[in-house]
Amino acid sequence: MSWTDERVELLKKMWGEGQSASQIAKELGGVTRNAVIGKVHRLGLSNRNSTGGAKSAEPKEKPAAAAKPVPKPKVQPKTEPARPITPPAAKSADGKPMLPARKQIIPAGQPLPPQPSANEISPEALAKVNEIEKKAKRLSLMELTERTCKWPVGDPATEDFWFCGLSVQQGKPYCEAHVGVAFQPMSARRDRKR
DNA sequence: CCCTGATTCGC
DNA sequence: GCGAATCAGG
Repeated sequence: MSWTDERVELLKKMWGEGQSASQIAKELGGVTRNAVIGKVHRLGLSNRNSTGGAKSAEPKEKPAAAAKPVPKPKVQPKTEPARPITPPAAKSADGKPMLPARKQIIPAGQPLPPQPSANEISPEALAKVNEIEKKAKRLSLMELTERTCKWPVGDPATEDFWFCGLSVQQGKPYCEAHVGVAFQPMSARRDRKR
């Protein structure tokens, strides 16, 4: 494959959108992320700045520490600035699927008060979840990848919040156990006559 | 371990 | 110009 105008244009577009080199490579096909990165550099858009074409040569290293800028506005109250509450949504590789904003099912803790939707999950699956949660990697949002289970555990507003992080099942966003509770067969949830 | 971009250098 | 190999970082 060669860098045709079209391909270069797509490259520019995607890079501009903040897509990663590997994602761009995947989209283009026939090239590796290295090829993409190499091209990006040759095109001179490695550093997304001025559209005017002015190339800012990076000194790369500060010459010396002669002057003391000290541009410190000096403002840092000790109070926490209200948490943004990280959404459970995780980045999707090709920016397509995206999790359907699953509210808070989180059958995480052991002795959880019966939740309206959570109690429809099969006991077996629940037990399984409780089991693996002990083995969870407990990843932070930033540590998640396409291959780590994105099942959230705990309250995002607290420190006690993490993602399962185990290896996901092929194609799914969760590990085997969490897939079990996340994707219930229609037939399986046909009960609760009570 | 997975990933990211940056750089080098033979082609 | 190209991109695999390598590097440096998360």
